[in-house]
Amino acid sequence: MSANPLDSPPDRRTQILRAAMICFAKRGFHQASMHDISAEAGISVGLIYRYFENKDAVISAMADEHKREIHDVLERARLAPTLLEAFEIIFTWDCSENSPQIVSAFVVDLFAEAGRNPRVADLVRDVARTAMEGVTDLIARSPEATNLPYDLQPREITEMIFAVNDGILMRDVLTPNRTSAERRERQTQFARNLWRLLFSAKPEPALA
Amino acid sequence: MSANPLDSPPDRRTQILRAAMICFAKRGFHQASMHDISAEAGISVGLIYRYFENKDAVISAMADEHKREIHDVLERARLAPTLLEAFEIIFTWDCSENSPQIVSAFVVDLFAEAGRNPRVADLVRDVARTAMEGVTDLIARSPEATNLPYDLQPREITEMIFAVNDGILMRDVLTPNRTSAERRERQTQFARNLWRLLFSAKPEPALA
DNA sequence: TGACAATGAATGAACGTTCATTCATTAGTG
DNA sequence: CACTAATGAATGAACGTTCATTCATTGTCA
Repeated sequence: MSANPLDSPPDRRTQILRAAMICFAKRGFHQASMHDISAEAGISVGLIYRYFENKDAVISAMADEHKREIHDVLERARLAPTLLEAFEIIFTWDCSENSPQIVSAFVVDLFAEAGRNPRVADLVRDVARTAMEGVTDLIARSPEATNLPYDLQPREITEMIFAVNDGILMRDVLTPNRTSAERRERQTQFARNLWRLLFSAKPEPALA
Repeated sequence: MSANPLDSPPDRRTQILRAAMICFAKRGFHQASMHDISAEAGISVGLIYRYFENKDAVISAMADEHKREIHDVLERARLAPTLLEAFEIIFTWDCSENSPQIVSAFVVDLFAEAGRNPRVADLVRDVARTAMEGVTDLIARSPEATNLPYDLQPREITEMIFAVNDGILMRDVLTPNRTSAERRERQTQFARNLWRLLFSAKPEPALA
């Protein structure tokens, strides 16, 4: 019945990672126990060790998945028809319908972990670097960038975007129970405000 | 000989908190053991429990100190002669000469903890709220605010400032070993860039 | 002053608990 | 049967917390 004989355990791994994401977001990396994860996944503790060498490997695998997700977001942003829409995609990537604040909690914890675990730090830094290069490129190529305000470089603009984005994410953990619609609305507003500051700061009066 | 008979134990408490700050920044709240803290402070484990009810109380006390520090920063910013200088103070408050990245690591961990511990969340939210009100007021009263760009409200500007600030802080944990001079320089640059975007974005051509 | 009593800051071994990890065992499948 | 997937009790290390004990300091009295 298995669709893929080459990598035989396709189901269990993602099942475990999904459970781990929930547990980590709820209790943090080091407070979430392997028993918590196994219970959340509906399997036994020992089975986790068939698919992951140890707890750190689970964390690393999740960081890898985070990396893949960020790449996807970047790709979608690249395909957006306008720069403003690209902004909105970047600013709302963590507003999934079915996982309210889980991503924010996880990412903040991931950064906290990066602060003390060099291997995690390398991973996160790598994600950040590629993402920033992507966005810098996105901006440099966009028609809007022909008249950048003042002497701001694309690189500096990218840094500003990521700072705002990370800052929102960090604050997000302070207000749980927000619906994903509310969060999306709020974060879109940030995207629009920053976009206007950056790109519609033209010497001429606005046209609409 | 004691100057203050009301709060008699001033020395040990701060000694423990200082050690705890180092340990928490190095290993995180839940990985740092009470033995680590006692070793760092150069005292015995048991003595900590003479001054703090339990480990959570140590964390809470540090959050309180964080609150006091933020209040101080706000007060200094309020006294700054220009809004730009106020910005620079706010953006570089965590660039202490003797504690390089300790504050960033601690604050990111604090937010991560807030994501799962409601009592910590209340504390951090409270700090954030007062700080934001202070800055909103600061902006509203400043001469620069007479011609705010577009329809941005002081409140929205404050949110932008805090987002950028938190975002920088969050990224900061990814690059350890930066000197405080480097960090100050970098964060000052952010302050200036944001300030220019916000306040020198006049519809007329720039004057200099 | 000197002898003794009282204090409480400080210690660190010990306790109960929790946790990551292992592995002997069982269930399922062809 | 043979083979893999899956279990969960068992293990030992590490943790937060407690508390009996030590001992320098201070107070008391002759």
